[in-house]
Amino acid sequence: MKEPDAIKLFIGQIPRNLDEKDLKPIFEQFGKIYELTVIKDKFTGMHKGCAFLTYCARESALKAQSALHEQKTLPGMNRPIQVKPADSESRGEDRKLFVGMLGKQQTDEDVRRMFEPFGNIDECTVLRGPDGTSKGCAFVKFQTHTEAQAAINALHGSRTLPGASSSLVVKFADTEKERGLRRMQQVANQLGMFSPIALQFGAYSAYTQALMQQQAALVAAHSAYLNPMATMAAVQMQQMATINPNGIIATPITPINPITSSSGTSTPPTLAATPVSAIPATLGVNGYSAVPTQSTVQPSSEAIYTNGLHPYPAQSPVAQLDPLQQAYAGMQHYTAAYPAAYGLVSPAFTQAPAILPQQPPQQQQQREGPEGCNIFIYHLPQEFTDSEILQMFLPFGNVISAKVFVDRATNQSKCFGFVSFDNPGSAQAAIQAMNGFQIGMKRLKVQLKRPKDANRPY
DNA sequence: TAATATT
Repeated sequence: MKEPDAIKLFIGQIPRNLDEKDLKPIFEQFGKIYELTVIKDKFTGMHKGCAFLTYCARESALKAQSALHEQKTLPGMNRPIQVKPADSESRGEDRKLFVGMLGKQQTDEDVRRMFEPFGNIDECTVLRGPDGTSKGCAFVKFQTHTEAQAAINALHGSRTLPGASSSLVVKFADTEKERGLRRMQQVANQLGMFSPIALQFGAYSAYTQALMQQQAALVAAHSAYLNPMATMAAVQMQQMATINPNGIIATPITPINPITSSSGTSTPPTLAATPVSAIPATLGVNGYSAVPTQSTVQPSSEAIYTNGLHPYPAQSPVAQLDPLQQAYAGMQHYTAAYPAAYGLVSPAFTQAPAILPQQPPQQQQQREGPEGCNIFIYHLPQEFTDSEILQMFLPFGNVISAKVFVDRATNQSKCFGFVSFDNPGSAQAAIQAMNGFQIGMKRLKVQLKRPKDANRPY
């Protein structure tokens, strides 16, 4: 039925409203079709705008490719149709390079000329924004991995192009997994997850997933008041939080209802016990965040919370604001950076901190929440301080106290501590997400704090 | 400085 040397073709730039039966006539003119499949999302069934096509005859595939590839643009598409052998037909992504630190002037042809001494180039594209301006980087695909490696050896760091801020970058392009990680990290940064915790845990830890899911839930729950983009962004985050491209099996996350923990109108948002240190966001050349060392973490009297905003004093005029603003006041620990970044929130919200009296961080004594609101954390890393566990547990609700126990004599952490929330749901959420969570060689033990009289029989 | 998609 199909020749043994038949070629499977990848078809790109297909309008999403065309299905197999619409596509068949376009391709049939080059020969008998053995198989034609529109690529759909595994879970949603959504048309992904591309397809696989196998002709019975190898010759038909070659004819179709030369007649159609980049030759015409289907209705509704901005770019011409793609017809080329599928990745599965050769080797995967080990021959594709990312080229960074190009000048804005360089064209596809300029880049091609730079790379062609090292081998045969299959594709060469400068990345451009919607307005056509170069993003200062490109993808170059060689026919073999060896050629690609030769280009890296010769060109990476070899010169600084006019208009570029640093020397030329030539490296293998991200794999699909790495792309997912990078996207995740960008969202994480937009969300204000600058804490050393998030960085240490990496973008796909159970912690991050728990955090992202809560972010998504929070935004989704309030998006009805805002604009439809918020809902879309929330859905996107939810999807990202669900993906686990590393294949790491994270601690299962029980669905959490952060709304009850953060927007209870009867409970004013409460100041956390300890100011969070200002954490410099250190970025490596590859765009991945680096873990700041302890010495780079400067304590700051102007306490900077993870989201860059200040907490509302418990007795602030926030009570006079409308219910929506109150809800936001309760949410600020999670979402302030997010809506600000996207312009989703009304000026009333974004300006709220400015019109409220600022109070210096209080020397608040350790407070315990009601029964069921206090958790015990054991097997903390030695270097974790109040600030770290505060940041670690902020995502689960309003933290009213976070304390690592230290040895009186040495000032060293005893590797356990307590965190108190203002409601039991937050405490349960924290336990669910963080108990058993691996840090380094150890696993956190996170459980409800025993009532003071628990082991007293009478 | 990172993307139109590859069952």
